[in-house]
Amino acid sequence: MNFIENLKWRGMLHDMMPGTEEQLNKEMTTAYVGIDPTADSLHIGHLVGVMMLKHLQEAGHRPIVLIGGATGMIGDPSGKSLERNLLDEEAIKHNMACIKKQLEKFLDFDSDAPNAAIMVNNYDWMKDFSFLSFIRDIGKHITVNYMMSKDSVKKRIAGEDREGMSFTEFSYQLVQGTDFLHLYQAYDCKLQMGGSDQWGNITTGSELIKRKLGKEAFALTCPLITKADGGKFGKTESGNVWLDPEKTSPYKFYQFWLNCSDTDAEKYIKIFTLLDPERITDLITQHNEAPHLRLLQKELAKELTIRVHSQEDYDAAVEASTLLFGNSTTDNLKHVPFEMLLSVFEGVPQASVSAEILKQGIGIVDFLSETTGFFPSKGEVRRSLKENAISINKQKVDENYTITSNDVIDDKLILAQKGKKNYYLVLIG
RNA sequence: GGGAAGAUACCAGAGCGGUCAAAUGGGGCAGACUGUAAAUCUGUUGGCUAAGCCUACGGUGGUUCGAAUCCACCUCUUCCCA
Repeated sequence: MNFIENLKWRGMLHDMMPGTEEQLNKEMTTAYVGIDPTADSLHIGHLVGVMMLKHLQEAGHRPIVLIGGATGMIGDPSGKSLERNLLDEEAIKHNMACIKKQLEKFLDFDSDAPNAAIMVNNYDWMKDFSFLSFIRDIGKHITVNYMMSKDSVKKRIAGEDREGMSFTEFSYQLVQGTDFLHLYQAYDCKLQMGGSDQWGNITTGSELIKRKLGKEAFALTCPLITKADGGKFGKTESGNVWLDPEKTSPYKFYQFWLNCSDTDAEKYIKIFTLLDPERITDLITQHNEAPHLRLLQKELAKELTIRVHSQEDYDAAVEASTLLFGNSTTDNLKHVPFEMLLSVFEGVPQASVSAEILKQGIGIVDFLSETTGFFPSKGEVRRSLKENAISINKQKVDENYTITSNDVIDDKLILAQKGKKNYYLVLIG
């Protein structure tokens, strides 16, 4: 299966320019995907582009990751555009270094192979470009008519709301096109890939290369990733799902994939894992026979957690998940190492209570409201208790329960819980 | 500029001067069921020292034994006509 067939099978091919497949079959081809360095970590939305590059490299071609140090300052009008913050050089360098580390888990940058991945920053060549030389060397080759015909532009000036767009945003496609031109000249890069919303910007690049150099350069896009329920992919209530374990703990990362709906999981496992088609087809069949086992989700979560984080992080996440969601008891809880509990419950509300108070014992209502501040009012605690929603160390309790030293696990903590998913951690100190 | 209607809890939206912490729907939270899903059913959704009390129906005053409800003024919103 070649690169294009592979993408097709995985549902990652939205559109490509005629001749793209021929070019890829002809020779080792260099292709790039652009990433905005807006943060010092990638999030899973970036992963689609990264996986395209991964498959590309697997197929023997050479991937380039272009960090949009310059373009990130402008703001792409495709889709909605908020004013971008201008990032200074230092911040971009820092972000680049962090992002590269994450990319290394997917792409091979260091080997001596001819198709080792390359990372570049368009700020390096854009920063010295003077406005005059830009409009003379680049602007001369593209007509405004051509630029106006792009969807991203048309929508803004002729669409329902007619927001209008600044000249800066209008120029965006030219700047991105300049990147393509530069990479073509510097690295013989003949293909640009991206999400389907990038089609217009990418083709401006090939157009520029054709007019200026008389050479052919190609475009390939993948569909935008969606969720079956129409929500935005990669977002949770708490925001983006990051690859950086500091921003999104491995446990939460694992949980994100595990919680995918069935239809999404089937789609995502093709896009985000390298499992071969036979294996995936097999998994899908099994999953349909016994959907409650959620094989797809588990496999998906496993593949990604191990790749992005590590085997140990994966093991810990699985263990934590069974602890939290399985029918675990107080005894199970006591066997888990303290450090691990802390990492599992990273991000849940915490409070510390002195051992003195517990020696005397304290009523559950006061404990959960006044003492720890987990609940804003006592009325709410009482209500939850009536609903049988409160557990201490995995054991349901009622209104008359008194917290004492006996409830402390490992001399260090008490685990309180409202319902199934809301945890509160009390540290003793 | 002239006229009309309105402002109630997270949102929408009821509310004879006492029995209104305020109907109903949505949303939220929890329980059951389940696959850590969806759907469904049930409970709950101002605070407290809890059969009691306190604070709340745009703001400020007033009438009254008693006001979300009546009156005056103010602020804001919406609609209609110029």
